[in-house]
Amino acid sequence: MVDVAAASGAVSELDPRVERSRRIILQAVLDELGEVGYGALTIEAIAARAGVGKSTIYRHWPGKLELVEDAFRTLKAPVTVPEHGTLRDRVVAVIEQVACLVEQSTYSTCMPALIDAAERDPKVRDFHTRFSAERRAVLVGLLRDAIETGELPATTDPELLADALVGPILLRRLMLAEPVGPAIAPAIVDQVLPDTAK
Amino acid sequence: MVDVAAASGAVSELDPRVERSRRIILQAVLDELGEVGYGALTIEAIAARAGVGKSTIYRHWPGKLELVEDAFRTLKAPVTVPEHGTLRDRVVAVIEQVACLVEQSTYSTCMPALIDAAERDPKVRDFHTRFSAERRAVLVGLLRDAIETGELPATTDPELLADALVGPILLRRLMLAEPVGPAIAPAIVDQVLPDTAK
DNA sequence: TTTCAATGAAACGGAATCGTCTCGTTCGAG
DNA sequence: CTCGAACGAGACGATTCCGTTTCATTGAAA
Repeated sequence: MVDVAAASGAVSELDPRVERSRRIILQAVLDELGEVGYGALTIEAIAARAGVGKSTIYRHWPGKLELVEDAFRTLKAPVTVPEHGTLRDRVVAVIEQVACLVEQSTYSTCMPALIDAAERDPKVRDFHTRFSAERRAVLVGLLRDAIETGELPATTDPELLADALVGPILLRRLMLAEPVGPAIAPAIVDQVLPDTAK
Repeated sequence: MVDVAAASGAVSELDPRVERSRRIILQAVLDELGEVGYGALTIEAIAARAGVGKSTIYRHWPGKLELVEDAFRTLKAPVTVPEHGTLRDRVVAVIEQVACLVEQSTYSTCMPALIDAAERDPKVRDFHTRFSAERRAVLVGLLRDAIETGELPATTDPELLADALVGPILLRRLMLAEPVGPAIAPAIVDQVLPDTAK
């Protein structure tokens, strides 16, 4: 694959046919991955799903791993902190976003496959770890600020508190197969955030 | 498979060769599953790993799914509550057990594969859900008792608190690929358990 | 309009796995 | 000791997927 765009840094310089193929194929990878998982993922199934020749896939990627990596890179899972509001309100807002993400996004569909793939391939693990850490950093930053302003006790471990806030959502989604709606957010916050912060 | 033991309710009535085969094969399933995951799991690889003919496997199980189900059933992941000690000490002890389980047991090795498989097969999901719920119930029971004795506020949601205590361990193991030793237990408890209970 | 790179379809040989089957051996039960 | 069930080994035809190759078509760009 001669990737002019990567060399010049401008995706738009690509032949539009290439761009279209890439887009369609990567989406098919995510769909297929959510259905069959990483181990059972095949190039042929992806090609069929994308309505594309196998050769087109092999022209652009060396194999399954790189294909999956690229597909993951297209995943968007933005979490943002509201600018205003009390600490509690802002934390609730973040947890709500996480709950929605884990319940109904493309990301959520692929999450179990991603976790499994990360266990077996270091490249996928690196990506998944970074991907997760980005999301966690948003909440950790919010908590860290609150510690500085004194809204949270100085003894607070922001990483651990963030994990305790998000952990229940993952646990219920992955281990208990329970529905996790955004309504769980205030309940978690009330249960976990120190009373002094409410 | 004509399972005399199941019919009579006594495993020991089986031909010892059958018993031995079953044991060896099911262990090989768990080992293989931890290495390659559910999607890439093959009967041939299991047979090779177990040092057994494929025919022996097909004599006892109809296919991969039932085989994996049986293998999971052999998983042991006991979590117990110490009889004595303060609430905090007992909770810490439980969380320590969970941390060890998630870090270094056969269960931990298979956990990502189990999560992935549960996503694709209802039977596996049922098993996994029940398996997880059993473990959670131990901690929930402990917290529920503490609510009744007044050690925890009456407003406590025992399930949610339990999930907040265990969640960080799962999150770090599955999403961040961080090492999770038992040392994390007291930190979690101090961060999450209400101050009134310490 | 002309040119040519990218494409979809399909065929290829090779490898892996499927689930079934046979056969000679092993070993527990009576 | 004898008998028969369970075993391992492996051959089998079928199937799927691999990664490569060919080829006629499409469509972007000059």
